Amino acid sequence: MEKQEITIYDVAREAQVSMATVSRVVNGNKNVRDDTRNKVLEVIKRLNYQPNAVARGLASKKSTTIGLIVPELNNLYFSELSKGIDDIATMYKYNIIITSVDTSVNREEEVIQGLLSKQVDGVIYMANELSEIARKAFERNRTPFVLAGTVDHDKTLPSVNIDYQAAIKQGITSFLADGKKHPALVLGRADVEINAAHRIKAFKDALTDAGLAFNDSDIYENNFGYEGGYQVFEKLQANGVDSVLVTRDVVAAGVVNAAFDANVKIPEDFEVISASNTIISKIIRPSITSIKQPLYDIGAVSMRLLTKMINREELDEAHIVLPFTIENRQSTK
Amino acid sequence: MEKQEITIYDVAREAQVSMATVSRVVNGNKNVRDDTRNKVLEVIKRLNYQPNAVARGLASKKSTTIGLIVPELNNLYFSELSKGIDDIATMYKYNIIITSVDTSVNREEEVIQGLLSKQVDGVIYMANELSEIARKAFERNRTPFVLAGTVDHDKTLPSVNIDYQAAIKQGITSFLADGKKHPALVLGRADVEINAAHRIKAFKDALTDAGLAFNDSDIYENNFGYEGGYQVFEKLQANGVDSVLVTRDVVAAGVVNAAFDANVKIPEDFEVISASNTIISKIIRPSITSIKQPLYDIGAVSMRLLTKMINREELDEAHIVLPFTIENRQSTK
DNA sequence: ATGAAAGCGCTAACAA
DNA sequence: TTGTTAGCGCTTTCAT
Repeated sequence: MEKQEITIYDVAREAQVSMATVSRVVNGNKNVRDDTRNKVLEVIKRLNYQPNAVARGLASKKSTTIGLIVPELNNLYFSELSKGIDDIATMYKYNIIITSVDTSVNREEEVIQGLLSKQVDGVIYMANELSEIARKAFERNRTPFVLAGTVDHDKTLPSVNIDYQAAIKQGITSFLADGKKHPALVLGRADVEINAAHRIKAFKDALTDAGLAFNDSDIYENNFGYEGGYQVFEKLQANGVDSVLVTRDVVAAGVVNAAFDANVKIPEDFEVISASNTIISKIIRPSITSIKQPLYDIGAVSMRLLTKMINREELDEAHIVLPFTIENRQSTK
Repeated sequence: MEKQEITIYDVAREAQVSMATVSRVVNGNKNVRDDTRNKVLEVIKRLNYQPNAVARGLASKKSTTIGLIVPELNNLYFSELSKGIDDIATMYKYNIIITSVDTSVNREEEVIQGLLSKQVDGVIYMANELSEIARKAFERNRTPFVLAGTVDHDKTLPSVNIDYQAAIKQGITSFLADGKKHPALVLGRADVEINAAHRIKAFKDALTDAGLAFNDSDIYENNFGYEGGYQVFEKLQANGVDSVLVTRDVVAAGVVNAAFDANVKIPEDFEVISASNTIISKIIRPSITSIKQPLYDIGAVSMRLLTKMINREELDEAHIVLPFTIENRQSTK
């Protein structure tokens, strides 16, 4: 499959210089006389020469490519993050190899090795939580890694985040301030560590601070997207819950629609806060108050951090915490 | 930056065979004695050898990587398509370099050249319409290309689509069947060719078939997402429009919410159909009847088509048209 | 079935 | 400032 036709050698011959000189011109090396440079540039243009990035990568041991690991491709949360990454990557001339690991956790090891075999200059990992498999794979390697919007319990790897615990606590506290008596938390799976160690803890703390008792039954699990959210509302209502913080937007949308269909007044009788602030929370009626994470910024800052690591620059801080706000909408007072 | 440590040479030495033999083993070449193979395999495992994909790419002129060009990263329409592509790509062991061209059209040429310089084995291009810049870049090259969910007016490049004209026509016809008298069309920009040549034509055809007159003023332009949709509703109402087909989901959501806020009854007094069928059309109340494109399938079939082209297999058909349906929801009768 | 050796297209010492 | 010359790690004839 002859893709590349014109090589650096052709240019060198045509311009009557050595390959090295052509290489210098292409790479913007200063040590080239102006007229030599112009001559080479002219030939490059005339021959429509495009350097072969693979050959360059082999020789220089730099691929100007980074790997991006996401749990799902079709999720607005991660695509907003990706956009921040992409913009900065473009600015620094990096390409992005994107890989999803949604099908099964077992593929994580394979995906990371695949990325490394492609000699990526760095990797950004996005998920809710860093898996053990990923942590080990990362620790075995010198390739720079950063976690974007991902909780790392050991805080050993560089990361960019918001303070998720504070955000959840603030949400629950606002329910209480609105006079609600019985808040609940709807999560993906309660047994994964990020939930157990962070979200549930924050929920508990908020209750404790308000002098309320924490009850295990106020944690609801849900893995089923919009439909799941719709269904969980019935349980919520049966248990006398009057306010709920939902981690995923689409699930929150299900809850809101179910409340609407059940003629439950939002926010008077029932309040909802979601943790994602994608366009869904804005569009639905009543619109959903959300924890507004600076997703784009998390992505952008992560990528910038990665470029610094790739260039072996000094890092001021390897664990960056960005500020969040709560965007008030119709689902709370 | 020493990333790769163990090379094929190390394995060869350790296993007391030649590099060629190791290469054969790694590539599943049959011409290796079983015990030799086992010996090599053992060393590979012991040394934890990972072939360098860049070196392999240079030598074999295959990168097992494909390029993906999308207009925006944070758009559910394209991310659903991407998912289909990703699943098949994974199946065939291809990595995906994803590049967005949303910032400016001028970057298209550069993006395509960048992908080619990385020696991608093929490219999938997704957008509403193939730009002239892209067409020319593609035609200059032997690298296989396929268009996914993208209209190509000349039909020279391989593509996977639905019949967009038929879909729009069917939507408009259903308005008429519901007794609506004054349908309209809300597009991105009316002057881009895909709209002028395809969508507007389909709209016109549907009216003509029903014996109605076509009026230029029934085509509305909109580039502003949800807010834009919200605003356009006022104009729609002022002009006596009683049914509208909107190409983008979020825009349709704006229209529906504006109608709701204006106390206009949907679908009794006003009908809406969107052309995307993302989760937004399902979640909003009233939920929006949508043209249901098999997005995942379009992506998957595109990728499969690309693998065939890369392997120089015979193609039954290079212009694949997949079936669509109309998903009826609350915004139509 | 195995090995030797010539590249793939480029970068980066090192010389000049 | 420019050229010469080794590689980078692998695949792939061509011998044997």
